[in-house]
This record gives sequence, C-alpha cells and structure tokens, in this order.
Amino acid sequence: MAKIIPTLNSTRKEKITYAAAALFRQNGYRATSMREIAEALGVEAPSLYNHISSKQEMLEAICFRVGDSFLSNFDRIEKDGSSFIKKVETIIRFHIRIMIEDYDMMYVAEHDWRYLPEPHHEEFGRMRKRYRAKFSGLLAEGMKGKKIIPLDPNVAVLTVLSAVNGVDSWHRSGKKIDAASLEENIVALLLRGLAS
Amino acid sequence: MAKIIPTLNSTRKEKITYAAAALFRQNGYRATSMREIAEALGVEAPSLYNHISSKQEMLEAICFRVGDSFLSNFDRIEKDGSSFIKKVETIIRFHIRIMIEDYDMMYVAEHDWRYLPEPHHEEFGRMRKRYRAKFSGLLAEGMKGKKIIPLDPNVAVLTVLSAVNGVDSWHRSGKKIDAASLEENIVALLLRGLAS
DNA sequence: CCTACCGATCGGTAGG
DNA sequence: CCTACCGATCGGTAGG
Repeated sequence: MAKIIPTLNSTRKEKITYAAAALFRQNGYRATSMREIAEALGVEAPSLYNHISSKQEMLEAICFRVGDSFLSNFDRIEKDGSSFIKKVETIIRFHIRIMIEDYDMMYVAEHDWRYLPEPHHEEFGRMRKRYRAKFSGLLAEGMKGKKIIPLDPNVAVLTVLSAVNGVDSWHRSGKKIDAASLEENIVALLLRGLAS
Repeated sequence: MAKIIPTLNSTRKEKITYAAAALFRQNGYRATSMREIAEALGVEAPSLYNHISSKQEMLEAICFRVGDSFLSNFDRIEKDGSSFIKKVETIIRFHIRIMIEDYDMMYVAEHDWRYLPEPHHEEFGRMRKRYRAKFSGLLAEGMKGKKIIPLDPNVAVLTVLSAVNGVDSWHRSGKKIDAASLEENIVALLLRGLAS
C-alpha cells in the first residue's frame, strides 16, 4: 500500500519535516528538541534554519497536511455515487489506511495539534469540527433511511473515529497480524455495530 | 455518578496531585511547569517540594492509580458470576465511566505514561499488556462459545479500548448529550458490533 | 511557606 | 553548512 498523504516533493525542507514528524510521534512535540531533529539528519541545529523558519512551522505543515487530506478525501467519497453503506465503509477504510501508512504525521496531528500557535490552533479545531459534522450528517442520513441503527449521530462519529486510533497499539506491539487483516477486522466490527 | 478511582485521602499531597493531573491533561506533562502547578494552588513553586519529591513522582502516582484501578476492576468482573456477554458489557461500561468521571487522571495515564522514568515506564507498559491480554482472552472465549463473531481477539480489544476514548471529544465539545445517553450509545454500537 | 539562586536545556540569531 | 552565543525557562536545592 502506498502513502496516502502526498509527498509534495523531496526538497530538504520536506526531509526535515518527515524527520521531525517521526521524532514528534516518538517523543512528543514539546519533548523533541531542534538539536535532536538535527542529529537525526546529521547536521547541527542552527543549520535547520536555512530551510525551515521555526519548530512551530513544521508542526503546522504536519497538521494541516493531514487535515486537508481528510477533508478532501471525504468530499471525494461523498460524491462517488456509491451506496450509503459503502460510503461509510470507504471512509472508515481510509482512516485505517492513513493510520497504517502515514502513522507519524497522523499521530502528531492527532496528539500535538494543541501546541499549534494561536491563529492556527483555532483554525485546526474548526477543521476537525467540520469533518465530524460532515461525517455525522452522513450517518444521520443513513439512520433516517434505516440503513443504520438509531444512535446519536455525534456519538457514533466520535466512537468510530477513535476506534480507528486503536491502530496505534498495533504499531507498537509486535504487528502480529498483517495490515490487510487488521483493516478487515476493524471494519467488520464497526460496520456490524452500525448497520441496521 | 461518583468517581471510580478512590481519593485516598485529602492530604495536601493529594490536592497537589489532582491539580497537577488537571494541568497535565490540559497542556501535557512536558508543557506543564511546576510554577504553573504552584500558581493553581496559590503558592510558589519551591513550596510544592515540601509535599512531593518531584514532578515525575506525581506522574507515577497518576498512572499507577489508574492502572491498578483497571486491573482490579477487571478481576472483580471476571469472577462476578454473570453471563459472558454481560461481563464484556460491564467492562466496557467501566471504561466509559472512568473516562467520564476521572477524566483528568485517565487522560494523563493514557497520553503521558511515556514520560515515566525508566523502571516505571516499562512496568506500566507491562500492566497495559497484561490488561489487554486478559480482555483478549475473555473475548476469545466468547468467540469459541459463538457468543461473539469471529474476529482477531487482539484487534477486537484494541478497537474497543480506543473506541471508548471517543469520550474525549464529548468532554471537549459542548456535551450536547447527557453522560448516561453517551454511555448507552457507545455500548450499543460496540456490543452490536461484537455480538453474534 | 518564602526568597534567592543553581546548572541544564531550550528555540533561535549573528556572522561567516 | 558551521561555531559561538543570546535570553528565557525549566526542575530542583539551600537556607531560613
């Protein structure tokens, strides 16, 4: 499986951002120093500033690339002409795949977006809200058409969305199952839980 | 509903730990300074050291109190004589309630245990693993008895466990639904997803 | 419980 | 890309 979030290009700036994402994911944004990022790339910390302008800028790049990817993917699926339940399935599969393939960036966007400096923090919060509202609207529609059991659509969305974060534990503890089976198992549990 | 994790006593040390947990949850362990914790309690930072010995000690207290609570609760339910599916339900409800009632401590234990100093970090990792193994064993038993659909029991556990973390979003975004309905909706979705 | 202060580390700049 | 270094902030100690 290929990465979902596009690698814009292979500039030095991109490479620094990827190295930063890996370290932010392992140790947390606040606990990762510019010196550690530099060391991972084999240079001294001040050299990084020839390519990036601040630590915060890298966090912004990571978060918004993930956020944009989610939103544009949702819009694409919404218009793809497939059946209602198939749309929900495709969206869930997209979440799982991004957790598997773009784990570092996804993890950082999910856990460290609160450290975004202020105009961006609020903007990212709005993006998340917008995404959940779209998803919740789709589920509410399915409930009206009796394709989904009657639940509070907001609760259903937050449950499904965080269920998928279970892939975290899969990454960390041995990967005793292959990625495709992992996806099938999660999809089976969630779709069965939702479907009427 | 009452808090699940016991308030051991109301010593000054306990109060400091609770204030710390609230700030760790809001801003993260690494991003919270001893000066901020002191300010929340109306004293100067060095005064805290008359009651606690280090910042890490507070994190340890938080994580292991949560961990112990999960483990002892699981053992209690396992022996309560109820039907298999009822046990799974009770365990899920316990998770949801701890997310609702002891949110600060639970959140910190879940997100910041990686900052535990080293003998404790590994020990906590083992506790988590032991808990998941117990839960996964219970589900595997249910699958053998055809009470649960055939899934990889490890994947089922990590999906259920992280689904419950969706209560996060509930805390943060308005609480438009009451706690009891929140619990019923999550339980309905997950049990339906599992039950055969 | 306080003031005064420590050594370490941080993000980032100057200048080449 | 480097060395040298800045001001700020950190967890924690000394001493009262």
